[in-house]
Amino acid sequence: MAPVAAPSTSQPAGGKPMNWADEFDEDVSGDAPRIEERDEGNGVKVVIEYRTNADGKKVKITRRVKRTLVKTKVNHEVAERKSWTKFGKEKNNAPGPHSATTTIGENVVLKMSAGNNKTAEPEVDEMDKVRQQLANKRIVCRLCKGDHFTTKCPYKDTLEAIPGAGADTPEAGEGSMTPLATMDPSNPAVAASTGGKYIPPSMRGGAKGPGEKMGGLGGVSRDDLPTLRVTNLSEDADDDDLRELFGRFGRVVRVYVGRDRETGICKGYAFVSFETREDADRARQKVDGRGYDNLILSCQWSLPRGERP
DNA sequence: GATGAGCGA
Repeated sequence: MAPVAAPSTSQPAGGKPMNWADEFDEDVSGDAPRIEERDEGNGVKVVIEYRTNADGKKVKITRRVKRTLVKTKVNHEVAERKSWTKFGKEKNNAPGPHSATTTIGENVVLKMSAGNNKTAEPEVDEMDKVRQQLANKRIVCRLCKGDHFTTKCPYKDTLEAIPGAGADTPEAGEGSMTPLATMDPSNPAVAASTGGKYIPPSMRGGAKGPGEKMGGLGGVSRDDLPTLRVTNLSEDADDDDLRELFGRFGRVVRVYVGRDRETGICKGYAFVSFETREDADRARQKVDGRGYDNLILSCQWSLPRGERP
């Protein structure tokens, strides 16, 4: 390895090579400035600084600082520190902060906002507007005209399957058939039982979601799967831990770790769904009562919503 | 001790 030349940015007449960082130290490394401070009374402090300037000349800088009386809360620990005897390079200086070496910064308040801060303020108004609009909007079920979303309709499964059973909405009429549907009006699967609404081939014939090959749960609801509820998990357990733990009992189709919405940490329980009830049952028997991460796991069948006691 | 998220009109 060839020796690397020292980084040289400037070469002063003096001869000693220096890098950019040295330039900041230059003033300080010479004669340390001597600073005197005295109180002139009537709220004025005089700061006299004797130092050597860039041209090597000795200068005296006198500053008069008007002290403003500001009532602030005093942190007593901070106040006490100000009286401590100084040490090191500050050894002989007067107690308290020194204007030559200490800058009192302004108190910067950190405001949290998503994205550009400039848009933060108006955003709040926008959100309120949207909320207002939503509040004024009445939700009417397209199927039974009830006061809920269509997906929440108690008659969803029965009414949905019967063409024309739902409320007369514009999209149910012929005028709003999608282009794809009009392209194939002769197809009974398209035109007949769907109320004119196009349904992709993969979704026809009772399928509720995209094909199995597409991944995900393939339209199978989580409540249809043999699912175990695992409790007493440690708070740093994650999906992968559970897949690893349960994977040996069979194909794990879904893992859900209950997490705190704000912090994202595991709330101590999880759901693990298997492909087959047999695998799930074996896993349940083996894992229930088993030690994991110094905790003893409990593993029970998860009851689907509504079937719980 | 503990039973899942958020979309949508």
